[in-house]
Amino acid sequence: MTTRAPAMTDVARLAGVSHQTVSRVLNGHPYVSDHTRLRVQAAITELGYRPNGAARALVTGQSRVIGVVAQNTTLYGPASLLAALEQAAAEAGFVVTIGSVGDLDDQSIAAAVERHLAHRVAGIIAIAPVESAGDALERLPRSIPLVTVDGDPHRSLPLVTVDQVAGAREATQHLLDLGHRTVWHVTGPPNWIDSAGRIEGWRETLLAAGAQVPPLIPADWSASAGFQAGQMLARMPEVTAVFAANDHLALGVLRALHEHGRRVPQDISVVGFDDVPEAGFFIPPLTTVRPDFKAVARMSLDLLLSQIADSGDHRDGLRQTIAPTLIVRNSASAPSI
Amino acid sequence: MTTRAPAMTDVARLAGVSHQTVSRVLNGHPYVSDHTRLRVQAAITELGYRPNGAARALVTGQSRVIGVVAQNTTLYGPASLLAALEQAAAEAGFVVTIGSVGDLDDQSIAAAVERHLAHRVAGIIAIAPVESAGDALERLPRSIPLVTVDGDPHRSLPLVTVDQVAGAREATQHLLDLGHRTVWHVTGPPNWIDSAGRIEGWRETLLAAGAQVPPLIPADWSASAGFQAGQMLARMPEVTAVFAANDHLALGVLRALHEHGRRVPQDISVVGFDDVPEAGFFIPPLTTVRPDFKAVARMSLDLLLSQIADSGDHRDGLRQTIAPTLIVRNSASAPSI
DNA sequence: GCCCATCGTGTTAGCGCTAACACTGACGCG
DNA sequence: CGCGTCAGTGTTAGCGCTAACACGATGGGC
Repeated sequence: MTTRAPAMTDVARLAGVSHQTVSRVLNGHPYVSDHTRLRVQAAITELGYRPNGAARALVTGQSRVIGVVAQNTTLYGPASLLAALEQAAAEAGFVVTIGSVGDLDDQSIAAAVERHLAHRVAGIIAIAPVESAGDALERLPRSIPLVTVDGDPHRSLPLVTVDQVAGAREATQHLLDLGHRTVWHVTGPPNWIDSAGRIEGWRETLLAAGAQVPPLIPADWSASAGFQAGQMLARMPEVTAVFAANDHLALGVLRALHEHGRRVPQDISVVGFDDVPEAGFFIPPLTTVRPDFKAVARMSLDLLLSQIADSGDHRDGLRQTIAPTLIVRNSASAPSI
Repeated sequence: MTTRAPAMTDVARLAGVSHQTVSRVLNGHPYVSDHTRLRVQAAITELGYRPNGAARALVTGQSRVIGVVAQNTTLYGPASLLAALEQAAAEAGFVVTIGSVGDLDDQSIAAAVERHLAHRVAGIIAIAPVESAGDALERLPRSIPLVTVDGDPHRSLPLVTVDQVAGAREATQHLLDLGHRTVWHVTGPPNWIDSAGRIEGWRETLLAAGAQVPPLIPADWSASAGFQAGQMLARMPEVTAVFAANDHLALGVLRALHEHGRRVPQDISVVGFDDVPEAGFFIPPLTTVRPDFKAVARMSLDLLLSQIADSGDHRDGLRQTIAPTLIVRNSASAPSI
C-alpha cells in the first residue's frame, strides 16, 4: 500500500554505486570523487531520500537527540530556557525530546531520565532547580553526557547557571543606593536552588552595607503568594523597599500595595527578577533583573556537545555562570523621608 | 571501557531462554509460561536491562515518539499546550520531541516536519495557529498521522481547537449584558487563526445585539502593543468597554488607561483572553476567558493515537472544538452613565 | 621497472530488535 | 494407538545503517 520510504540501497542503485558510497557522501567522508558525489546527491533529491535516524542510532549507539528533563515548563524561566535550548540544538543538527516531570522529586526525575535513556539520547540536559533533583542525576552512569541547568552548586555535576547571587546583589544594592535603610525579601519556594541563591545575594549585600537584615517573607513563584506577602508588607509602615524573588511575585505585591493605598514607588519600592516580557507594563513598570536565557542555553549545549564529542569523563569541574542584568524602570525610587 | 548496556541476548542468557522469549515477555505476548516470565523478569531487573528504542523503531518502522511542531513556546498558550501534551504523551508511553520554528512560514514548518520525519516519529502534532502553516502540512504524505491544534478550520486536516468564536462571544456578551452600548476590540496579529476567531465571535455578538461595530484596534500578542492600543482608547471618551484578544494585551491596556487617569472598571471595562496564572493579580483583577489547554492536549493526543493505531487514512472530518469558560473578576462592570 | 602510498570504491559483518516460521511435547479424540 | 491440536519455546532473517577491511587503479621515488 504505502510504498516504503526509500532506503540507502535505493539511492545507491539509482546512482549506480554501492550503498556504502552513499553513506560516505552523507557523512562527508573524504575520498569520494566529485563526479560520484554529484551523482549520489542527485539520486538523493530525486528519490526524496532521508536517512533513517533509528538505523543510524542503532549502529552508532548514539542518536542526534538530546533529552531535556524539566519541570513545569509553563513557568516563564523554564519555558524560555527550553525554547532557547531547542533552537540552539536545531542549529547543531540535534533535536530535543522533552521529559517533563510533575514533581522534581528523585523518583520522577529518575523516570524521566529512564525514558530518555531508552531512546538512547546522545546526552541529557536537566533543568533541575531543586536540591532533591541531584540524587537521580548523580546515579547516572558517567558515560552519558550530562549538563544541569540552575542546579545545585554543591554537587560535582557539570553546571550552567544564572548567577542568582549576583542578580540579587544588584537588585538589593540598587535599592540601597537609592537611599533605603534596608530591603525586605519575598522568597521563592524554599527547596529551589534559585531561591537560595537570591536569598544569599540579598543577605550578603545587606550585611556588607551594614544594613539590618529583616526576616524573610516566604512564598512560592506565584502572583497569588506575592499578593499575600504584599498584604503583610503593606501593613508595616517601616517597609520602604521590597525585593521579590520573581516578577510574578512582584506583581502580586504591587497589587496588594495598591489595594492598601501604598503608592509604588513613592511609599514603597519594588524590584523583581526574570524580566518577563510584560514586566514593563505592570503598574508601575517593574524594575527587575534580566537573566540571559539564550546565553544559558547556548552554554549548556556547548558543554553537552563537547562531552559528546570527547565521549570521555570530562564531567568534573565544568561550571559556567551567566551574570544577569538589572533593568531599571519605575517601580523603585528614593524613599520619601 | 564503558561496558555496553545489556542487550536482550544478555537477559536471555541469564534467564536461560532465547532472546525471542525475552521479547515476548517484554511485549506481553501470550504463550509464555508463568515460570519463564518470572525468570525473565528477574533477569531484566537484575541486569537493569532496558529495551533499545532505536532497534525497535528500526524493525517495526515506527517509534514511540511524537513530534510536536510549534512556534514561540514562550507564549503562555503554546507553552501550556506543550506541557499538557507532553504529560498526556508520557502517560501513553510516548515521548515528545519538539521542533520549534522561528517563523510559522511554510518553509520553516516544512523543515521542522522533515527533522521529525527523519527520526521516524509515530505522528506529528502541529501547533500551527497561522494560515500559512497549513500548506506544508497538507503536503505531508497521508500515511503519517497528523493533528493540528488551533489550525485553520477551512482546511481538511484533523483539527483540535479552542473555540475562539465562542470565547469571544462570551466575553463580548458579558460586557453587553453589563449594559455597555458596544465593545471595542484589540486584536491579535492579523495572520493568526486565533485572532480571526476572536474577531468573528466579537463581531457576530455585536451584530446579533444590534450594537454598532467599532473599528478594530490592530495589535499583536504583546503587552507593549496593548499599551499603545490603550493609549488610543483612553483618549476616546465614548469607549466604555474593551475586549482584548489576550491577557497581556489587556495588561498593556490597563496600564495605559491607568496612566491617563481612566479608572477600570468604573470608566472603562476590560476583558481579556487566556487566563494567564497572574491575571487575577492585575490591577484590577482581570475578567477573562479561560481555554482548557489540558482538554485540548488530551483530545489531540487521542486523535493522534487513534490514527496511529488504525494506521489508515482516517484523517478527514476529524474535528474537535473545546469551549472555553468566562472567568469573572473585577475588571468589567456596568458603565457609569 | 618495482614498490609503496594514496585515492576511490565495493564487500562484509553486525548493531538490537521483532516477525515469521519451525519445532517439541503434552493432551484429547475417535 | 495414531492423529491432530495447540501451548510453549527456539531459529532464522532482516530492518537501514556504519565501521572495518579488502581491493583495484594510479602515480611518484628509487
